[in-house]
Amino acid sequence: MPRRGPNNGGDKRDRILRAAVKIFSRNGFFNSKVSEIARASGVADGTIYLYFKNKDDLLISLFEEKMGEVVADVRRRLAAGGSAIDKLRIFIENHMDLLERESGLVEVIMVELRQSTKFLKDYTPVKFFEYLEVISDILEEGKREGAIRPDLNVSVARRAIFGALDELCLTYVLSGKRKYHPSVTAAEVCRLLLEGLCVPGADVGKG
Amino acid sequence: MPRRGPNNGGDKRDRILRAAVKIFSRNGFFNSKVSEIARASGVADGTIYLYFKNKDDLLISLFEEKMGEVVADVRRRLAAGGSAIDKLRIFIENHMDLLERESGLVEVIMVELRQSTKFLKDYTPVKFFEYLEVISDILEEGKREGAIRPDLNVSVARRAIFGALDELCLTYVLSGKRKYHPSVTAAEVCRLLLEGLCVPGADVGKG
Amino acid sequence: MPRRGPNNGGDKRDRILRAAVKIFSRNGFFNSKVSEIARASGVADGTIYLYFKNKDDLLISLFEEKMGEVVADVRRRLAAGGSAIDKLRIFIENHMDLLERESGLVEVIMVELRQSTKFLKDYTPVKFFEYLEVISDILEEGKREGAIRPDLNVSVARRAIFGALDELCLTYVLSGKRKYHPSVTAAEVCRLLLEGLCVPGADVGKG
Amino acid sequence: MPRRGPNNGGDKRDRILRAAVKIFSRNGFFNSKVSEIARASGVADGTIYLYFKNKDDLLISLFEEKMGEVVADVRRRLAAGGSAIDKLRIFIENHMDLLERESGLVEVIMVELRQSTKFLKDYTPVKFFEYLEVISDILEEGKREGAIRPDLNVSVARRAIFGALDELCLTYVLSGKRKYHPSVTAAEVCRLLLEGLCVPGADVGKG
DNA sequence: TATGAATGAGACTTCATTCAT
DNA sequence: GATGAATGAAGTCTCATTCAT
Repeated sequence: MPRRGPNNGGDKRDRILRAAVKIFSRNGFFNSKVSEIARASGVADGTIYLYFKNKDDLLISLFEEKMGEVVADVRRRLAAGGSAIDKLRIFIENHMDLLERESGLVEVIMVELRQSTKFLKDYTPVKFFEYLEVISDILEEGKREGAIRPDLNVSVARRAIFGALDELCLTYVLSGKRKYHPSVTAAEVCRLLLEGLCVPGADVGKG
Repeated sequence: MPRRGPNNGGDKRDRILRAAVKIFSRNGFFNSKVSEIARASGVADGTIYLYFKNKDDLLISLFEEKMGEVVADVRRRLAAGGSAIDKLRIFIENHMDLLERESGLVEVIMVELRQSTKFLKDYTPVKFFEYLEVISDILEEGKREGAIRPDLNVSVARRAIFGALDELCLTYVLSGKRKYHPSVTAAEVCRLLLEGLCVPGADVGKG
Repeated sequence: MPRRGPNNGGDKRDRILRAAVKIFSRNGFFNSKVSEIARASGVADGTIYLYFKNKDDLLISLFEEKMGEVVADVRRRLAAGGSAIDKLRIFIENHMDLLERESGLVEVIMVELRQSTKFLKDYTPVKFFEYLEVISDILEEGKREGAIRPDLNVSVARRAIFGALDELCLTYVLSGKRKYHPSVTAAEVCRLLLEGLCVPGADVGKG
Repeated sequence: MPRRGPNNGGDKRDRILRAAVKIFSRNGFFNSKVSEIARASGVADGTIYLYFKNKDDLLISLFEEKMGEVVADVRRRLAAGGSAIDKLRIFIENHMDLLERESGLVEVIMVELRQSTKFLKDYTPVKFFEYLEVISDILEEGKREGAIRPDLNVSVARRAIFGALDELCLTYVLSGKRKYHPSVTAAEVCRLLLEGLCVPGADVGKG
């Protein structure tokens, strides 16, 4: 039976990752000190370097491993079946809901992933691409089912969908979690994405 | 009377701001050194502190002043008139086009504004809110014209629209400006936002 | 009864010492990590501290024990007999030859012994003094035989002889073992030491 | 008129170099802390990095610049003229004498130059080679004058001479400057090098 | 004996900011 | 106003050593 004590809540590497999520989300990557993460993990500074090459590697590992869990989780939820439209709803609700369940993680990914993707040499956000892939898969399925416009550019659409969700999460976080509750927002954004801004049958010009 | 010489075509303060855009967009805020910006502006390190309180203030001033120009510019373009739908198209095209005209500036805003909004004490991104306001104004106008759904939540929609555009710009930049050319993307995202993902008349569930 | 297995042909302590010679000669004492030596010895880091007090002690033990073998070895060779001049030749040839046979060891002694003798508290290089003693013994014997100048200051001469040999070894090592092959050098330096720089009978002044 | 105060004894860069000589000679390169040198120079830690790329560069600059002065100085002394034998005497006396005049510098060069030559990438001890060149020049001149054996291998001899002097200096330093005073040693080693160990006319074997 | 994960003190170095000129 | 040399606080990372197993 695993012991339960302050320093035995789990594997040391994982304790460090979880502390990093907390500290990075609170202060941002550049304003976070490795020693802070060490303190929050209950390990010595040097211990962090037994598990991670350096501070950058800690952030990247965090992205890939935690994002990997997110991807696996949403895929599991989607596997239950239903129409593509249902799945898109589930995906969106799951994304917005993540902010309640894994608040710190989402904040780190939202705020730091851009920096890292742009400025860290040799880092490809593999698991993030997989997350986008989940959206593509749904959209393609929707096309096959005849629910989604066959001429939709999936590459552009999946980015637009992710961007919309991401910005809404960010708004929620930056408002101090006071405005636009995720569940409300999810319904609203679903309708926007599925039906668009216009009243049905409106003339949108150019065609 | 302002002198006119080789290095005086612009005000020294503005030279610093323009250099900061260049350096911040290339390296990111935290990896940029004040002395680098000084060198790129052709002024001494200390001179920067005559015009800006500190490095943070330089970034914030950059946001507010440059973003102010962007807002004024897009408002001017929209003033020409047309339907709300036309205006939304113009807004979107203008946003995507910015990436060609003001590449560095857009990159800084995309990548650094989040950090700053989240972590800089006492900074409210006033001009950024005005930019969102431009979207709201268009949407409200569309409602009045009867082109946009009257039950649309404008607060959510404007964020979603901005998020979608922002993510598409980011994709373009991170791809090394090779994928999804802004003008192509603009048309695609316009249609997505106006008409939605679904085929017209499709049953999107929930009533 | 000592076990005989692949990794037990030598005593563990000796494996560590031999690995230390290799690592120290390659990287220098300060740039060598204890864990590197552990890996090269095939033991755990902590095991080194069962046999040596600390990193310094490892270096000192290495000096004394390995140097002890060198001294015993050269004494054995000299015991065969011959004139003092013959013995000096043997000594010099043996010294230069060591560089081929025990390259790493000689490099460590040349490069690290000075540091250690100067900066390590409480370290007297006993075996190194014995090596110098071997030279003294030869020189004294030469005096008794009448081959070496009776007024020679043996203390100075033995240091000068060692210094000359040492510098020539160093040159060989630092040249990447391309210049001044030890055997060639040995002959040359023998003649220099025995006969001096001058042509026989030359007036060297002051006398 | 230059002010004379604790912090105005000269150019800042030179103050740092002189402090480095003192600290390196006392503790050795690896045991010396940059902050110690800063304190001894009367500058802030960071100031050192305005003048030197890093700690290694400080040591290398020290070698080359100070050694350059030593070479220039001995060349000036030798320019007065005299026979090659006289010049060799002057060179040797000057070398041994350096230990009194520039004790710290000589100690650093003796103890640290080897390490650096062996382990620092991309460092060629240019000025040290020039010092050896001074010896070669004297020996070649001696050959032309007919005072020095024409078959002497100058490359080997100059190293042997340097090595002998170096070791004698080292002995003096390590003895706590109690044994073998430089001036005594100089005379003794001169005679050894010029006339050799043997009694004149002795049979040294091999021909 | 042997292990090797963990420790934590301490080094080097950077860089935003100041201030005498 | 303008300069840029100087500052020094602070952060990342290393590595000799320990000790529970």
